[in-house]
Amino acid sequence: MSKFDPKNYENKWSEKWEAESVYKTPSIEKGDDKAYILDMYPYPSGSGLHVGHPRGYLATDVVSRFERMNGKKVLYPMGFDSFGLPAENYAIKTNVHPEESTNKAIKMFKSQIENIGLSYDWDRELMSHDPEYMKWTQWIFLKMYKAGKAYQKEAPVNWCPTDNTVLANEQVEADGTCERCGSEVIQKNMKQWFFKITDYADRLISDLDKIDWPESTKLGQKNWIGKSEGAKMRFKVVSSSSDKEITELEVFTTAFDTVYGATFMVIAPEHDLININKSEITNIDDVNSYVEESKKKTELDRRQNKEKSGIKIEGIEAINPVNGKKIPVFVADYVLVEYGSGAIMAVPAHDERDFEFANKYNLEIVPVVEAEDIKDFISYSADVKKNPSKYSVINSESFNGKSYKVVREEMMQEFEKKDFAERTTEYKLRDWLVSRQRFWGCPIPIVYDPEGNPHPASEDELPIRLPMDIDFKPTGESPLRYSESFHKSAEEKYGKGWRREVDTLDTFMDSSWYFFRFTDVKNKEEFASAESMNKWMPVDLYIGGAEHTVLHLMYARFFTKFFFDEGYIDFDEPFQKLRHQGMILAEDSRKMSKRWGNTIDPNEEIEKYGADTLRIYEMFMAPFNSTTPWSTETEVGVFRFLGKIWDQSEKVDESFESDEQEKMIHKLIKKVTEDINSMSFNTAVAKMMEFVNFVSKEEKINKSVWERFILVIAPFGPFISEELWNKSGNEFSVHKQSWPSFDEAMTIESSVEMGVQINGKVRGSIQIAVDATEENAIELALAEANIQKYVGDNKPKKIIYIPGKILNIIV
RNA sequence: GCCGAGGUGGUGGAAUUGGUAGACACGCCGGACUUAAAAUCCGGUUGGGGUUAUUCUCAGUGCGGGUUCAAGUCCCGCCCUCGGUACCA
Repeated sequence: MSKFDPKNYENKWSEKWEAESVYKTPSIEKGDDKAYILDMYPYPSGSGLHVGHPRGYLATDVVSRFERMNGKKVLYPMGFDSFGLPAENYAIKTNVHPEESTNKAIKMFKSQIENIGLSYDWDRELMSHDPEYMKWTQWIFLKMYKAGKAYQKEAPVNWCPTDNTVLANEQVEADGTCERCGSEVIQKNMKQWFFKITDYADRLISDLDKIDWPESTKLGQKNWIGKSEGAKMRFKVVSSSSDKEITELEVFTTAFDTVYGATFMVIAPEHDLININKSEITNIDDVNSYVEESKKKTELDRRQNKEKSGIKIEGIEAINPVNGKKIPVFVADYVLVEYGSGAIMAVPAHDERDFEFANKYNLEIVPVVEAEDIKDFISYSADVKKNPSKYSVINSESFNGKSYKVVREEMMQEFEKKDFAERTTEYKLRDWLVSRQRFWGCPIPIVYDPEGNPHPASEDELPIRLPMDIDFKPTGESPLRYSESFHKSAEEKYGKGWRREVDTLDTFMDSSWYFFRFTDVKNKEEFASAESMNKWMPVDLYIGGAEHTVLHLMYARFFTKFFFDEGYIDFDEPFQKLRHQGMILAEDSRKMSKRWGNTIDPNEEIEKYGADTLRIYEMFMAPFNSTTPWSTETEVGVFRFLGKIWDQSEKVDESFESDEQEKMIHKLIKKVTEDINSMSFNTAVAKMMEFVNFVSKEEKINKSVWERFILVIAPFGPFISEELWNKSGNEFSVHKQSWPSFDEAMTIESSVEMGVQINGKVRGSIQIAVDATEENAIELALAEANIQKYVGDNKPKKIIYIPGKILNIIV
């Protein structure tokens, strides 16, 4: 018997698969049975792969191999999301050009995943920073611009005044300081490019019904879009001294039926009211210094809602339109300018934030909701909205005594008649800010004329490449501003005084269309031909982390709908089925990170146990979507399992027949088929282990049974299965064989061991036919001494019998 | 804060979706083989109690309540951990 050592065959088969192009994407016709299986393409981090990264790739690889065996045409590509912040930060530190460090990282990354035996078709590899790819990223920007979906406006960025640079949120510490120098980060306004994703808000919600995604992910997107039906209401603002009307303050509220309880108003620090009506505000200096203070807080800080702060605007008052009462107006940073109109009517009796604020500043609290069962605080959104009929109206003049179930409509009609309110829908979703004041991203294809007006770059000059003459030291401007060659090319093309846009595109833009490119990666004329997109897409299985629940997945859906509307494709959702992989933690249960020194390199594991052990262990360790710690100790168990398989191959005998073995293999095929379809790889592997434990106790193994077993493990352990397939005297390659079928009848057991309960407690078990009658079951149960002990002479009061599952006797 | 997910033996996890809780592994304990060790193989392994014993019994799936013949699974209220929170990707 030869000793099990994966080193004896893994390289051999890798080379042969490559030489024979076993995993080449087949050509496809519309209507063919196809499977486009895709991983979220990775950012090629400079620190290389750890064993957590390939978990998702292993799942897609298993499914790809399985679908090929099922006769489907499979597209299974891989590429790199190669623009991004880390390479640029590295460049600032070391002055190594990001292109150089990125190409190096990609090389390392590829060599690591190639060792794992993933069946990607590398002929279709793509990279975001490849000029051939950038060309189409820029082309898509121009399409958006021409379709009126791209526009410029002022928006705040994190700004470090000491380093003179824009910071990513990640670079701002929890206390609002710069991660590099520790100085206080402020919010600074800059003119930036946006995409009108909000135009698609309703479709992005309703089309979720069409796709097979985890419910939590769909819900995440719905909540992110945050559609709410409510009303715009206008409050007059008057001068406190003269009572003269100065302006109107518009608010958005979903709880317009609590307006009688509005005892003050709050505007966001960025609200125009302050600037426009400076002369009326008697404490304008104090107000302005509060506004300055609030610029130091990040948006997350402000929403965190820890300690409420604000300042009363003296000199003006608002008038509640329903009762004419004068109410004070505050500036407070718990109101966000981004949502609604940046101003609220505060109803402290029924909104927790307003309640807290009112208590802090001693403001009037007027309840307008009377409850059946009295609580201290009745939250409008939590209680009244859920059960409007349980609550009735108080302190609201003519509406008093009515139920909240009916009052909403009545109030609205009256308010509309009086012309200070109208129904409207608001979304939390905001337009997508795509400008980045960075170097290592795709240049925005916009040029400015000498007067500073933006124009789309001419399509014939795409791609606009990143220049090499770059200083990465922060200057307070986007790095591209000081590249001479970059602007010179613009002057040559458009005339003297023309300048290029110096901001680059958000890397989410690159990742919003790469899945189209994979269908036709070498196309020089189009981002991908309609024909290849419509044949291969939508993606049949998309795998990536749950951290992409909103941003990436929402942007990708937005682009798809845009292309659909522009007539490029005949589908409008990119990913038909989506699943998330869980994170693999280090053995100390922390995140694997260079910083903690707890990463595990897949190459080292492959060196010790071979690629199949690593693959099968990652599939076996836990449910695919759950976060779980790595354990090299447990991994050894899989190595033993493979060794056991290896040893069994010696016992294969063509002439040996066994009904039991036949039954076992049918059951195994059924279980593994179902488990791959439901992404339950861990239980599939457990079943294979059970099968091997079973045959290891057999004297001999039927050859056909054994060969079907090899086919079953082929998607999981491509190396050992190829070797055993070959040893068994079969032709190359096991990965071109058909998936074995099973006969349902062979998988059904005629009799089962069934629990018997007395009064709901298990007191014994009986071996019984699955379809046995109740009388039969009772008779068998009573034959058990322990059951007899409990039943005795008592007459059963009630009997619950579910054939094959449970017998419960109530005495 | 808000949104989402999750808590089951010493460990990773299983449980046909309301029907015998702990499959499959790891670890540990005992045994075989060996001069010895490694590897391998065999047996045991939720906790407490009783029994020479196949066995019996009580408790048990984060905590507190509830529904049901029956709850890890469903309902209500908590606690804790993790992910996202729009410039990490």
